[in-house]
Amino acid sequence: MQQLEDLVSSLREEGFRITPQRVAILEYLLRTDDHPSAEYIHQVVKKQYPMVSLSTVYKTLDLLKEKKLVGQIEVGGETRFDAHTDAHINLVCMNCGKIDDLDENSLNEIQSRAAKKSKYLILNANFELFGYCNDCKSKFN
Amino acid sequence: MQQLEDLVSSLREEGFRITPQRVAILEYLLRTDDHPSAEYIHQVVKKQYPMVSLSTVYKTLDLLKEKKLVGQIEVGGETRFDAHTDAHINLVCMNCGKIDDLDENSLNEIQSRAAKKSKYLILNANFELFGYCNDCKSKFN
DNA sequence: TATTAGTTGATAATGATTCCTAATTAATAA
DNA sequence: TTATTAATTAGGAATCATTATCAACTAATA
Repeated sequence: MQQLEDLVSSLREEGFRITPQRVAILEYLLRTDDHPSAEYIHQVVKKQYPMVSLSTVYKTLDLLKEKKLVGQIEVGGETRFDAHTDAHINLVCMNCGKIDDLDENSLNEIQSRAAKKSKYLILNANFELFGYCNDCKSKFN
Repeated sequence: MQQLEDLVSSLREEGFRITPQRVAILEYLLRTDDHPSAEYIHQVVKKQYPMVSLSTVYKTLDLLKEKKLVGQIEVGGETRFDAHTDAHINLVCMNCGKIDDLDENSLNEIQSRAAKKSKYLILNANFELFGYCNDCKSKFN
């Protein structure tokens, strides 16, 4: 897990301005295990900095995506974000919408095998399993 | 790969009506290797049956998803469909938007391992690798 | 051939995301 | 510390994929 201070100074060195809005958004993403949507990030950050707008959240997320500081997956018509950038499986609960991460070493191996077989230049990966989480699955038996 | 006739009669047996619109959409999905969007399916099917509406395409896709006759992945804010329902990797070209399938036996194994570790009840899976396809990657060297 | 419930087509509504622009402000140097 | 300025922000409008609505139509059945 990256440290806030390191990320902030590397962004500053690249010429980006360090605004309270950006710090608040990054800070929240680093401390949570959730996979929040832009809308949800906005709700959370507004509690601390009520002036933050939703469009700033979107623009900050674009920046962080470009810098590979957050990953994204598209689920149910919305994009969900995650500061856990190692190769992992996203477990998506189709009932409550929760997303859990699960580390899985073999993904890197599959990825390089797929790159070789397909001749694609691979830049990014998403592995999603959809189902019901441990809390919800009892409701569907 | 399933046969059109089999799918049609299984739908009829379940009480669904067999309309020319549904047959045209299913027929196209079965014969293509593309991963078309709803909009694109509409364009294609309209050539043969000009009366088919986009909302019928969406409704038919909902039906086929529910019956597990097509899979879907969300990419770049739109949903793309695929009648190849075995476990496989989707290779998404970030330049031209093409999606290729790549069979990979080990996905089933990963999936059951993940189910055990996470205690999720797994119903569906998507494995996506993003990058540049063989045709496009030369443009980014 | 008549009945009827499932399906369709057209359009309106929704919701996530992007676009636009004047006002604000972080970074820099005097 | 203050002035300068280009990057950033807030807020609202615009966009685009998808869903909802409902009157008209039709596949299945008897």
